[in-house]
Amino acid sequence: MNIDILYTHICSYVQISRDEFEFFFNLFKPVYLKKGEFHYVAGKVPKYWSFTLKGCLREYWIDTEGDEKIFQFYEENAWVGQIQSMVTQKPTDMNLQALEDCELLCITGDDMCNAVKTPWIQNFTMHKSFSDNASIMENSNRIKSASPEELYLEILKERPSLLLRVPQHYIANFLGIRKETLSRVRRRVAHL
Amino acid sequence: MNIDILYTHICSYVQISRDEFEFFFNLFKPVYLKKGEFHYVAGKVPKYWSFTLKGCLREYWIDTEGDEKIFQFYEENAWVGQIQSMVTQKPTDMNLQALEDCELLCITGDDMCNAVKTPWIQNFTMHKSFSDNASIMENSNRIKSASPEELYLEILKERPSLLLRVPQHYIANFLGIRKETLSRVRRRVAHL
DNA sequence: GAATGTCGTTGACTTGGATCAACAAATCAT
DNA sequence: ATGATTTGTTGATCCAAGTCAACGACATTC
Repeated sequence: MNIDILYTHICSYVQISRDEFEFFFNLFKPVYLKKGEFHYVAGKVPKYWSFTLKGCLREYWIDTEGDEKIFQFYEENAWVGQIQSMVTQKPTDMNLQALEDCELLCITGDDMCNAVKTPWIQNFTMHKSFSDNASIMENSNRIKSASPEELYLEILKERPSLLLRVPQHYIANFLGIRKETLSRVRRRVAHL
Repeated sequence: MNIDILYTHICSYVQISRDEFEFFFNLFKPVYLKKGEFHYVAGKVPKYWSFTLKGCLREYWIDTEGDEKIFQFYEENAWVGQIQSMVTQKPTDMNLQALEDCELLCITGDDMCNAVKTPWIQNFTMHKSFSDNASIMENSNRIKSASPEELYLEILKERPSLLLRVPQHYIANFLGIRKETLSRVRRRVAHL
């Protein structure tokens, strides 16, 4: 059941009883997205902070040349949302699009702001935010220093499932390289 | 006075009275660093979370080839520290070095963990963490897409003071380009 | 099932930034 | 002051990845 999945996930951050959790869970409502649909778009304040139950999404922004730049992919059991944008009510510059039919659990910004008054939820939010911070930093560092080949090997090792469900040109875009380059890297790597 | 500087800074995140603040302030102790000294080093858990009163520091890690990669510069009124590392007690992989004689206000991990039980401090920490998150993301995005010239113009616009106090080869390193390239970019830009 | 679009591969060519090397200028140490 | 180290500039060369273009394999749709 959905409630079990989310409960298990949250328990990896904080220790809470099932009862305490239930109140939080009831603030979420399911949202279904068809392949290609958007959950939020640049220029607006996203309505929800969401947990991915099923499916795969890409989050991207449009750079000054008008090109799409993929910032992140989200698969099952990932949190996705622009918290900063929701808290400050400033529009985000990210777009979130379903790459497959998706099932999300969503909580509104208002509900989340209230929920955060509960100590364990605030605790969870803080810890999650710290760990997000660390992982974004690590990611940003990697991209700054690695070659296309290293980037590909990294993603192959860390997120093999992505390569099976996401079109290659999106992967290339995410890594900041051309699809042709990724194709050549893959051939080279396969021939070793 | 130092207490005013920090109070003003904190008020930009949360509304609190001077009295409430004083308890928090008393948890901090001043630390002085000479140019070249380290505040924390890779492989250990940093002792403090710190606020920069005076001076300029660089935070860098060593990549797989053994090269230094500068992650961030910190000037006056900046927070610096590896919260995630302090919370989890896992060693950081960052080094923080003073580029000038520095004066910091420091709070230990334990004191901070306790302080966070105070609602307004937790509130402050969370908001700060959200906004850090957003700015690291933005930074990471920029580096992913911009040319050396764009990167230089960006930093010239956003952090002009850095260019006056930090050696150019550090700036180049931070931008992920060679010092020779930065030198040429500067010449080109100056001749426009 | 023909037509259209998406996706990945390959080849030829170009280019921006890295690399290597030498040197000038500024700063530091004693 | 003077020698040593750090810092910044410039030139010559090289190469990895971008660009452009063509094509084949699938999927999708009408």
